[in-house]
Parts: sequence; structure tokens; C-alpha cells
Amino acid sequence: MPDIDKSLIIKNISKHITLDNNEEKHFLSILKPQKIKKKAFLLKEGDICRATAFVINGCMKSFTVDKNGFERVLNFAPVDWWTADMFSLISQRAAILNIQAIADTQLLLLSKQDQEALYFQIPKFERFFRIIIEKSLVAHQMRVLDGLSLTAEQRYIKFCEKYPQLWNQLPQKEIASYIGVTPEFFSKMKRNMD
Amino acid sequence: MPDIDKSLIIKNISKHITLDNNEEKHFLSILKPQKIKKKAFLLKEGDICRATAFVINGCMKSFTVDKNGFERVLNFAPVDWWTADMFSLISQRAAILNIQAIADTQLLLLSKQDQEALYFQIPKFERFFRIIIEKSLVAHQMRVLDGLSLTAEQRYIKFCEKYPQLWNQLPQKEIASYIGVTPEFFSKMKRNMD
DNA sequence: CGTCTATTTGAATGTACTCAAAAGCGGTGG
DNA sequence: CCACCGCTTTTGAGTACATTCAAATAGACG
Repeated sequence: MPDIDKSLIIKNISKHITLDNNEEKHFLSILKPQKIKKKAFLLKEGDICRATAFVINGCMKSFTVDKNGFERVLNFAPVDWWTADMFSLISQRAAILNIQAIADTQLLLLSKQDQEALYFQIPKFERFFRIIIEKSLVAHQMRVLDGLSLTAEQRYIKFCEKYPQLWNQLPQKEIASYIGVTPEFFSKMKRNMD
Repeated sequence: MPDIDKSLIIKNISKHITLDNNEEKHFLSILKPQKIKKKAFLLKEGDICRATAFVINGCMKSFTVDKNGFERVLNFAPVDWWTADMFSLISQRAAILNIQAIADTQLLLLSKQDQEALYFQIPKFERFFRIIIEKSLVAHQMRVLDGLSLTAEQRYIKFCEKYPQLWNQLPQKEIASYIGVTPEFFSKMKRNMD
């Protein structure tokens, strides 16, 4: 079985910090590849999240289930994205999120333990994760504001801009769940859009 | 004029990292106190955000103005909270947010320049800010999910839990703007709650 | 091919908004 | 101290956006 292609994750990290050969080698050595089949769970609500995952191919989604049993998608993680339940990862308490594969997916896992050791061994990584978390925070702030002022149709347009690789590839009910409407309403909305 | 009380910010930081005397002294030396009158702006949409602010007393709010001219409150920053336009701060591009005092407020400002120098001089601070940004990210993720599945009334209850010191101290229209409803609807909603 | 899930459609309902107007409230100047 | 001004809050009627429930249709996959 051929090794997973790790050049993508190096390219991803190189956007924000520069690694020398040793650092790169060490970093790659602590990553654990994991294949996960469509619909399988990387994390279930109530589990403890013990790693941060990077998507090599395929796609993941993270969501909660509300009291009416509806899935509420927090976000999708297509190729070249990171995903984790940040709450559970930092507190080591029961996860709020489910993280599930929406296609057969290859991941590289960085365990919490290794990640924290990495911060000491190569402080640049603390910088790297600070920066991507800052960006994620900004994205979530924007989404909060969008939720306060945009209609479902405008939120759908934003979704398409954010995930151009996904908008025509995902079951509609997933998109509906992300923008926060029922599948029925989403269907009617699309009909009236063109 | 008496000096601003800086013990609060040291206590805030000590929640996550431990500073020795020199580090504490250096950190305090780079903070710039600023008083800001009720309704005055720390940052206006379009400005470049050049500092992170810590609230010693009073209260700030950050918000956007949507295309219909409505304020949309992203969050409040009461005593012991940090506030900034993260997008503008990290990119040094035009701010999306307005940051305004909702009471006479005393701030301690940490300039972007000093903050980045601090990361090199005392790497613990990179850890500190990574941790508080992680927590802020989790809070915003929860708020996104709340926006997807909760009614206005339930969002109001969450608001009261998040800001127990504010819920009965703020003009209703500010709260309405935070939970994402019109002041008129908020008024009717409250009448029906009890 | 049959089963299961996703999507579409329609009718009735509910939640929240718009617009307009009245009432309350706080600060300021006479 | 009171009167006035501006802003916030309340109230009501009509409307728009989105949901619920039910049923029909279409697609995916073994």
C-alpha cells in the first residue's frame, strides 16, 4: 500500500511558517495517517477529541444534533483544511461536535500530546496554529454576523463562495443544514433563485 | 491623576501563563492606558486596527452596520475582556467592525507592533494569546450553532448567561441587535416571557 | 429490481419583520 | 424645577420569510 502524500500538509504549513529539513522530517514523523470511509465518524458527541486532523483527500463535516434531532453543520473540511472539536481538544472534556466523513477520506492526525510537545520543540508551530486559529475565528465572526443580518438566500450565496468545490457536490440537505434552513425550504428557495 | 489599576490585567494573564517579575514589569511597560467616553469609538469600520484592547472598567461593544443601516452586535467587552477587530489586526486592512464604548471606559492598549515583539521576547505570550483566541473561537462556534437552531427567546437566555453583568444594564435595542431581532420584536418577546 | 434516502410540492401555521403611531424616559437649557 | 427634545420602548395591523406535516417523485445503491 502506497504511502499517503504528505507534500500537501507541508505546503499548507509553509503558507505561514518556514521549516528547515529537520523540522519538516520531525513533523512528518509524528503524523498518523488515517483512512476513513464515507459516513464513518472521526469523533462523536461525548467523545474526547485527542487529535487535530488535516484532510489530504475526501471531505469531512462537523455538526451537532439539536433537540429536535436535526443536524446543524458547523463546517465542512474539504481537502487542505484542518478539523477538530476545539472545545474538546483544549479542555479534554466531552465533545460537542460530531465529525463525520462525507466521502472516503484520508487524514493526517496530529495528537494533542504531540501537538503540545511540538510547541516546545519547535515554537514556530505555536505561531502556525495561532495564525490558523485567528483566521478561523475571523471566519466564524463573519458567519455570526451573516446569521444576524442575511436572509437564507444570501447565506447560501456566501456558502457557495466559501466552498466553491462543494456547492454542487453535496446533498442539498447538508447545505440546508449549514445555512440553517429546512431541506424543504431550501428546495423551494433554489427554485426561485436561478 | 492616579494611575490606572493594572493588577486586573496581570490576573487575567495569570489564568493561562505564569510571569516572573521582570516579564510582568516589561509587559506593563508597553501597555498604553486610554480613557474613552461613552459613545466614543475606539475603531471605526474602514480604519486599520493597530492594537488589542483590554477593558479595565466600563464596557465596549463591537458591531457592523448592515445594508439596511441596522447595527449588528458581534460582542460586548465588559470588564476583564479583550477586544479588537481580529481581521484588521492580523491583515492590517480596513476594519469590518466598529468598536465603541457603551459607558465611560478605561482601556489598556497593546499595539500590534509590541504584541509581535512580545511573542519573540517572551514566547509565553504567544501561548497566552493562542489560548484566549482558541476560547474565543469556541465561543463563536457555539454562537453560530445557536443561531442555526435556537429561537430568539432561547438566544436571549444564552445572552443573559454569557453576560450576567449586562443583561439588565443595557438598552434593549443593543440586546436585540446582539441576538439578531428587531427592537420591536424583542419588546414583544419579553412581554410574553416571564 | 426493490428499498432507502433525498428532493419536490402544497397547504396550513408560526416566527419575526415592516411601518406607523403613541407612550415613556433621560438629559439639557431656560 | 420644569418643559422640551431626542431617543428608546411599546403596541398594533399587515406582511414576509421560513417551518411543519403530509404526500408524491426522483435518485442512489446494493
